[in-house]
Amino acid sequence: MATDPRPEVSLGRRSPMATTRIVVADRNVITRVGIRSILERNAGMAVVAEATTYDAVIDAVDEHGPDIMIIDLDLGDDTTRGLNVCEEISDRYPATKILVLANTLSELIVVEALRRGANGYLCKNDLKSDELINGVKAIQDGDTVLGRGVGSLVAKGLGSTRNKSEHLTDRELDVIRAISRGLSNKQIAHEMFISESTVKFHIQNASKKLSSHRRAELVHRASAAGLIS
Amino acid sequence: MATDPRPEVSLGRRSPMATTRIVVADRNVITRVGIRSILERNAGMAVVAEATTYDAVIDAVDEHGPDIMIIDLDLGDDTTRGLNVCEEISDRYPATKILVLANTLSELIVVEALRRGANGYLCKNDLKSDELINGVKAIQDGDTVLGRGVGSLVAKGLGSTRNKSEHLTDRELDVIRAISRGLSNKQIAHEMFISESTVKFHIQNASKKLSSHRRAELVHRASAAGLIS
DNA sequence: AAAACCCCTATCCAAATGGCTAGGTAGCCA
DNA sequence: TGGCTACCTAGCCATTTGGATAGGGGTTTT
Repeated sequence: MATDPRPEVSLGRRSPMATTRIVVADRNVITRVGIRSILERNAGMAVVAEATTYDAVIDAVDEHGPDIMIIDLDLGDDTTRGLNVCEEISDRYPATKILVLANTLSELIVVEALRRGANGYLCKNDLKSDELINGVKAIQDGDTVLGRGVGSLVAKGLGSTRNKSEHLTDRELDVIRAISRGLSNKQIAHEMFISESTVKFHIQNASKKLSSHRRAELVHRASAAGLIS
Repeated sequence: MATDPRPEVSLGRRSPMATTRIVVADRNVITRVGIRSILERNAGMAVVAEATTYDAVIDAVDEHGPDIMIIDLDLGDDTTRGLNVCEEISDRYPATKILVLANTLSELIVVEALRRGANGYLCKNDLKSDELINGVKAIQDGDTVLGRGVGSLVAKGLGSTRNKSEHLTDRELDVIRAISRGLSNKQIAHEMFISESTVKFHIQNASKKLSSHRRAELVHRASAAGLIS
């Protein structure tokens, strides 16, 4: 499931060197094939495994101990899960560099990913082939790579005072997801076994973090940030 | 800009036959390369051009008059524009078959795309290489192809009485976009130079079409459907 | 010319929301 | 132990909302 049916790249466990061993995780075949093609145009880079689920990612890294792991954080419904995977991999395999290849650009996700051990963050949109290749090389050298636009976004956030903790708590996310389903505060309260006051409290806090003043905007921002399905 | 810098597939204008000439439109290199790789594993299929913007799509089709055009409807901020492009191409080049390759699955978009001349609709997620290849072949044979999940989604819609017109009007979309920005009805009314009543009217209508009862849900659905950025 | 849309406006009322202040508990870490 | 955070609850009040109903005017299609 994790690997492509075709005869895989010819490689033993630990190749002599000079070859960068890469694991690619994306739920989308087209993307996986695309990344593979672009990277393997370049001698010295080999995609040794592909994964389509969070579990498969862990397995693939366990099995191949790659130099680089390229991952899309959107392997399941829950982006948070993807962040946890980053953390787990970077904890257990410090030598494996992690490059996040995202669909959407969100300061929230970027800083969270970096905080959890990602070494780079590129946005698929408008990404050029060269940028991908160079990014991989730079990361292998130990650099941290932020794609065009990503860097400035993060810098902006770091400079401002509100930097700390734009992180939404689990409960806040739960509430937002419920809101996105069209539930009223009363319904949410009932569903989550908490009082309506608490629901409003979570909404207020989440709103401050995402600087929105209306639940509709809150949903939209969370959605654009990839925090909800 | 529309084509890849590498030496393009060796082909004159109208190849003898047996070779399917394909134009691929997607804003994402990785995806374009992936599609190309998958298709060209298959003898008899050649990607003759790539496009990354709606304008480039038109140009590419004008120039190459391909047999098949594979397009992601999300080339710009506005999905509606993508639908218009489908319509334009199918009007001007009836011989060119259109395969929509979408990121998201939405009945709204599917039926709209088909109505405007698309011959197939596949969802990138969980798409298998074979499915893409077979889809292209089937479309070339004149079939209409709906990917796994897509077909049943549409069938469900066709069967029900509420089938007709889940199409959102321009004004409805404008209002939804404003809502997603966190504006109140009063603010929207002011911004659009209409009365608050009218704003509410549009919201009500859009809500019925997307069967939501709360503006937050409305935004979420429209967002998930790719109707708003 | 009728039908079918789209767009605009209005009024009414119950319900939901946003924004605020002001508490409480529990866990974690320095 | 004090400080920090996540989490839970409460009440108040102005404003916004959802939902329904009832129009008029314009354009395009049949």
